Amino acid sequence: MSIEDRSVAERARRPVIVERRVGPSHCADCMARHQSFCNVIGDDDIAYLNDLSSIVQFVAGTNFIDVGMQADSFYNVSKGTARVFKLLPDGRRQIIGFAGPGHFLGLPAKDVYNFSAEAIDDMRLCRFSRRQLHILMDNYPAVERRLLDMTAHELALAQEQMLLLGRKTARERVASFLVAEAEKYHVATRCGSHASVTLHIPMLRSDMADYLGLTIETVSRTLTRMRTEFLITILKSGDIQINELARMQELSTAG
Amino acid sequence: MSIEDRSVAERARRPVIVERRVGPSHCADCMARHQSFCNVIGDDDIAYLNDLSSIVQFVAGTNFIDVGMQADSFYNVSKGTARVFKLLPDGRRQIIGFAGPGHFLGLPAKDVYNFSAEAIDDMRLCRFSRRQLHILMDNYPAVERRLLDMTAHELALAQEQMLLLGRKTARERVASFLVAEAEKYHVATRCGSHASVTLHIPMLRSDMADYLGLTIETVSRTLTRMRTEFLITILKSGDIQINELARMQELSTAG
DNA sequence: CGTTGTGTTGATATTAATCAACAAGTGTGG
DNA sequence: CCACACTTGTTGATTAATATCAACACAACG
Repeated sequence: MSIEDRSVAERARRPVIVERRVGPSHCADCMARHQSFCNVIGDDDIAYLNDLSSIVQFVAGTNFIDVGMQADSFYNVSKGTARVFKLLPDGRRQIIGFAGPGHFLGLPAKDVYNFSAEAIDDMRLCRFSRRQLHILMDNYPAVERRLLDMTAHELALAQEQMLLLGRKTARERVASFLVAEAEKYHVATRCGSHASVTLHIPMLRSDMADYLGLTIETVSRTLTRMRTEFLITILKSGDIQINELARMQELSTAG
Repeated sequence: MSIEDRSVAERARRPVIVERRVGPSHCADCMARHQSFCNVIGDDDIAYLNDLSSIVQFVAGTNFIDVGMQADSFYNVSKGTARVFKLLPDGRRQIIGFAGPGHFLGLPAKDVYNFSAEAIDDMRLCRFSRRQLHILMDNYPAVERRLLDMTAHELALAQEQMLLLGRKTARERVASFLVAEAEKYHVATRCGSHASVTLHIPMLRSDMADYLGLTIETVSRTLTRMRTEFLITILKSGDIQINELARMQELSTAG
């Protein structure tokens, strides 16, 4: 199957469920997350926030942002993970990031999106229209400051990924990915880095490959080799255990 | 000469000239640029801006930002170009961007820089301390909005570069670079894209290589091939003429 | 002059991509 | 329950793109 066929096939199955909730509690899960921007707003203003936003849900596989679409939705992920990507005319794909709970999505540089986004698993998102977001920023300077911080952080991640894509070997790329996932989901483990860490990787090999600038086969071979070297243990349904995080961190900058 | 030796050698010659000017006119060149954030401030407040910032100059080769340095300077470039880069422990370098006139530099994601910056040619910059920048943002919401826009734009550029580094061929990378340079310095030419465009490329082959995730030799060979195909003309002292911009744009996504 | 920095070109090596086959898991319908 | 298609992941053989190693050309400069 060619690259073109693959993206066409993936685009075929696209049921979309959109749900609007009212009531003052819909930002509860949003609020609980440090990365989100909702929690810079005082408790008293949550009702106001509810008026400005709506909850949307997408089933796994839904392609809810596309290059060239009018960029009038700003999302804050509350459940699930999206692959965010760009395509070349012949179908080559580069995944520029995975947006999980707490991440924002769709801060437009211009008036149309210049990336696409697709739900990897079932997702729930908090949606603001462009107008609503601007109202929110105008009324709550803290929101704007938080958005600036989040965007600057995204930029730093993108720059780290440029180092990976431009200069790291396949082994270093895979190690970097595993370490980054470990840091994302197990912040607490950053201290005791000798312990083993179990990760849930919701993405497919093809996602990892397109994120790391490799092929599926190279990712698979690299993971296999790491398994035979007892660096990782590959568990059921996308779970991977890093046996020694400190060693993996070394590998991420010196293959 | 090994990779390690090269970066050590480059780090050797580092004279630094710092100059502080007073008087109400020092942001004149800054103000004139659309990309800068100074021009969102009313004319009457320029004196105030002068109090908050100072002008610094660095001679070519100066390494004025380093990974791990306390991030208390925010710069706005007014003259010259810097290479902004990250290093791996063994000396491999990835240039994450070139900061020319109008670009900002050093918006910190954290409290220390996670990149380095070096003057390619002689530079003049407008410097704010972290504290000064925050005062400015607090007093002028338009400045904060502008910074958010600029950061989002930087992020979009970084994402485009991730596509380049992860998925494009050497030929596509070089073509993309030339097109991007053409768009940067000759915005007007975007319409009549059949015309030829002459670019001044202040960076060395090693800069281009480290920016595009290639080796010096591959960049050189690719340019040579483009020259023999009459796609470009290589002129004196880093000037390159793109003979047909539209054709080069095609090459940038389909080698 | 020699030295140094930069760029080009050629020969060879190496990494990762490509092409190909197959295994395991899942869901479907008879 | 089984045959079947389909998706995902693994592994092997071969190829192709780019890196590496090496030599040299040329300009700037003391």
